[in-house]
Amino acid sequence: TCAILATLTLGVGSSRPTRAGVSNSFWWQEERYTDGSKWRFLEHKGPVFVPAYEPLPEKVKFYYNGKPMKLSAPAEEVATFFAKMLDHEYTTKDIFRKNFYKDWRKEMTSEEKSIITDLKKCDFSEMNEYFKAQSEARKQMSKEEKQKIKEENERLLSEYGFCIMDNHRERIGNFRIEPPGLFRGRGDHPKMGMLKRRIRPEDVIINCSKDSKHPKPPPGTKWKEVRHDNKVTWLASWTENIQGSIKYIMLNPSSRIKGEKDWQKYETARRLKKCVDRIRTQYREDWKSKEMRIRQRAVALYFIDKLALRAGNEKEEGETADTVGCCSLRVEHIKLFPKMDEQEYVVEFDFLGKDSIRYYNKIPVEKRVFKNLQLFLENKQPEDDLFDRLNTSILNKHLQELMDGLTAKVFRTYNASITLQQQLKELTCCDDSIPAKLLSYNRANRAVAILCNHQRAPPKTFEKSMQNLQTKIDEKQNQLSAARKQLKAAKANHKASHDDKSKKAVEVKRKAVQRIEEQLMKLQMQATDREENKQIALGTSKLNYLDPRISVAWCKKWGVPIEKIYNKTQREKFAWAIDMAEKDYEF
DNA sequence: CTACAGACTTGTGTCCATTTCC
DNA sequence: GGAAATGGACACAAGTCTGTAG
Repeated sequence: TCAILATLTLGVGSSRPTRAGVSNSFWWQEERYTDGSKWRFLEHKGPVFVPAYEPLPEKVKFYYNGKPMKLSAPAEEVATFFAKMLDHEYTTKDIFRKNFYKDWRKEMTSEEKSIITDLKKCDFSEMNEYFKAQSEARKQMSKEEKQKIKEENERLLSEYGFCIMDNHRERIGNFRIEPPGLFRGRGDHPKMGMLKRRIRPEDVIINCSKDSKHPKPPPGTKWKEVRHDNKVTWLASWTENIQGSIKYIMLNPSSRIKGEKDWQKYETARRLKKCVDRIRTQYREDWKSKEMRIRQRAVALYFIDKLALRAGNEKEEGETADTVGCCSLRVEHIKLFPKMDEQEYVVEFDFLGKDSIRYYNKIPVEKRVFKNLQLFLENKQPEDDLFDRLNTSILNKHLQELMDGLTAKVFRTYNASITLQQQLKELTCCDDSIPAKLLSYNRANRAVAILCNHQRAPPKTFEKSMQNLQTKIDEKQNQLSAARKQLKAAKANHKASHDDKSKKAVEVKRKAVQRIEEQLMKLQMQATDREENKQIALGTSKLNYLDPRISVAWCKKWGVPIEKIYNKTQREKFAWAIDMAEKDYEF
């Protein structure tokens, strides 16, 4: 930070009440804006654009109906997008093909349109092979060539990858404009295959402060607009053509603007901790309400609290994949079982959530919840809303009344963080080794990931890598017994001779045994951890739901180096927490 | 209330560099 | 030395939530 601040050439405008000019000030030691403004000074170079399309070499041909056909540059470019994806399952899907074909035709000349009338008769395979060869060639490049590319990337990063916001030089998150290509939605997306068009400077709005050096558009082009809105955090934006939504260029998570917000998020969750009992009592009471909308609200909130479900905004039908959250659950997504196995009042959830990830869970609920659900289901079709008198806006308005700043997602943050803290308390044994403590940490993290339904497909190489690890463990075990034998022999030898040399030998062997024991244990911990982690992804919860101060405090308390928990990027993002949290921090 | 724009967070998949393995 | 495994960085899609207009 010192170096960074020293090089600042801020104009006026650094009247943000900070320790401006103090070289080692961290943003979390500074005062915050109270008027809703996000910055006073903002200077950057604008985004990096995708290079213009380079037509294919003459020899690489596209064939229609078996005959080579030279395409116009615009049509060829879009064709290459498809050709690059030939190995992907996407290109076999009807919707993908239909959407692609429709958008491709828009790029064709009228002559091309008249010739190309059937996608099935299009042969992109030569193009596909060309791109494969290209990427192969890239892998085969010499060290020098690779180094050159690396340096060019670093140059681009240093020029465009940073901005100055108030008194800090900050890393920009995504300073590159998204390249054109074919849209790949997740799940069953109705728009998959559509052409994502090329973004030009004329599409881009720049946001910076008036008194900054404005970014220059590439030669011969203009920005759509240059504005100076310090109530928002983005540096540039454009409207994307698939959903018509706005894309932004914003700062890296290590930045003040993101860090402050993140910190604030956890403070809100901590305030929920103080009143969550009251809120729980209230919604249980509301299960008995005379009003349907209140009962629905109370049951939905119970699910959000107990199961960490997302809020579930309404979505425009046909625009996106059919996924739901709590408030948008439909009748077809739950099943009620008055009795199941040993349990009473079991609800089975089965639906596609965010990113079309399946949520499947069977949970026993209170009788009153169960009876309410039966009531909500009465006279409804499978595709009807379960909570027909509720949406996220109603729910959040209610939550706002219960606590300032409370929204549905705060429950996810709160429950995730409190679970981590409880699990850490429960699982950590003070005289465990560091690897054992790390296993406990990962187990606590895992409990959260399971709660939040952060699944992953088991890695393709999972079984094999488990086997490899087991082999290592077996080898280590053999080593250990060998070392133990040697120790025994050394002891016997020492007993016989009683000299210094043999005594030393015993010590050496003892150390060796100890070392191997440690290594073995470490491997065993690793194996357990990996096995338990087969279908669980820890990253998302670690990055977005767990108050980092809990982890930092845990590390300090047990003498675990922070690097064992957070990698470099994560340490940058959580620098505020690493600096602030002491070993007695309580979420 | 509904619809929509806008801003920001959360989430997965993929690419790529580094490490590990043989 | 090269191939395979691994983990981090990045891309960008898909959510949440707020505000505003009608």
